[in-house]
Amino acid sequence: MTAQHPLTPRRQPSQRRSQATVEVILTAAAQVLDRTGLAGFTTNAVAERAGVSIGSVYQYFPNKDAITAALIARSSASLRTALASAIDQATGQPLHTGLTLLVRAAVAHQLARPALERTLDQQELRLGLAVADAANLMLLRADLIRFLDHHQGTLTSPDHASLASDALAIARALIDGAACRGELDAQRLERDVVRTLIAFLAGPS
Amino acid sequence: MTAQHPLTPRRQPSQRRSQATVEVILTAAAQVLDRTGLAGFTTNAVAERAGVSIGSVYQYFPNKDAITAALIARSSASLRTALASAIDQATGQPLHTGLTLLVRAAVAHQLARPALERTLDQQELRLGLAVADAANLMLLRADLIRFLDHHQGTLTSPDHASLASDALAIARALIDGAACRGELDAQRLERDVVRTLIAFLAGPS
DNA sequence: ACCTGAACACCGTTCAAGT
DNA sequence: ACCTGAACACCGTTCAAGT
Repeated sequence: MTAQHPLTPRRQPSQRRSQATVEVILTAAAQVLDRTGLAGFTTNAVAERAGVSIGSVYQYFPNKDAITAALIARSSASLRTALASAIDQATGQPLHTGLTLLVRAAVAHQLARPALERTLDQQELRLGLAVADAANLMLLRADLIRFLDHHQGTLTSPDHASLASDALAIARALIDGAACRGELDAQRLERDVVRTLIAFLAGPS
Repeated sequence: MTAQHPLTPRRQPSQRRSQATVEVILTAAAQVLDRTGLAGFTTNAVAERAGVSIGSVYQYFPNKDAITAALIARSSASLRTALASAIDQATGQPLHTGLTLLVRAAVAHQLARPALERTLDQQELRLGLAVADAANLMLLRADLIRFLDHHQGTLTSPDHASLASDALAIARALIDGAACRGELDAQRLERDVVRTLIAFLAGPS
């Protein structure tokens, strides 16, 4: 009942022109959401900024939430890419060093566009989280589990799947909390999150 | 610019009749938000359910967010009461036992009306968290710090203020996450949260 | 195949008028 | 002092008409 409309794009843009239209709509949406926040994030504002008519927006997105979901999917994919590459670098490193690389990537992603990312995190909750983004989250979790597997001995639990889920939840809570409070000091945030995660994953130093 | 309107009530209801009106509006608001979610949470729906005209609602609340803020303040106050009484019981108990009492109270509060509480948590983020609710959060944090003070020796850090903040963030993340996934098993959730917090606060068992 | 924009339904908010 | 409800501005969404 809540969702009579799907959040997936209405039509696959088959021609090059329409692919560009979708591109321009999403770029405009990210800008509007980043600069004006949720209050100014209006389908008409997005259409205007994109330089297309409101009808064109609805040709590719069944509703406003679908635009938001697409932004979430993009952000999530880019975070996953960054984390995957950080995990490559981190493999073979000691836990603290490796974790620092991962957290650094996550913090950098969040602080690149703090307002936008925070809003997207909220909307992801509102839309039910597991919507367009479940696949990416699973991949991300799988990456993290493999990373934890390399540190078998130092961890407080052999259940790396649970550790990974909880660690993700903890990191998100701390990073979102900092972003919410307007704390934009990346190094400080990185240090705090790493300290907390180490405490959770490996016990006291 | 974002908030030209305050979120505080527009007028203190001075007479008994108007106090009852405010009461009936807030009760109606909680019911509408719990049953229909954010989508059906309409000022007109609240007024109708409350049996007053829309004008009466705006006599006491400057805008819709002010109604939400009042619901958040109520929920937060009731959680704080429950936690304060749990801390009374928990004082003198070993960390694990005491923490279980605290987490039990928090979980019970959340699962009493899962949909409503989850929505309020989200809205609290959206409204900037520190709005109407900062005082209660500070009191709650202070309670928790005092509780941690009794377990000086077993904790991983002497900075109980930071431990309390992070522990709150972690507990909220895990409880909200479970509520979000529809996991309504209170005992299981309680056990998981306690396990995670113990790991964070006191290191591995 | 893609785009346009007037039109419709609905929601937040106000305010002149009532008791 | 408190309440009412029509009215206004604005937003999400649709759809007939265009190229």
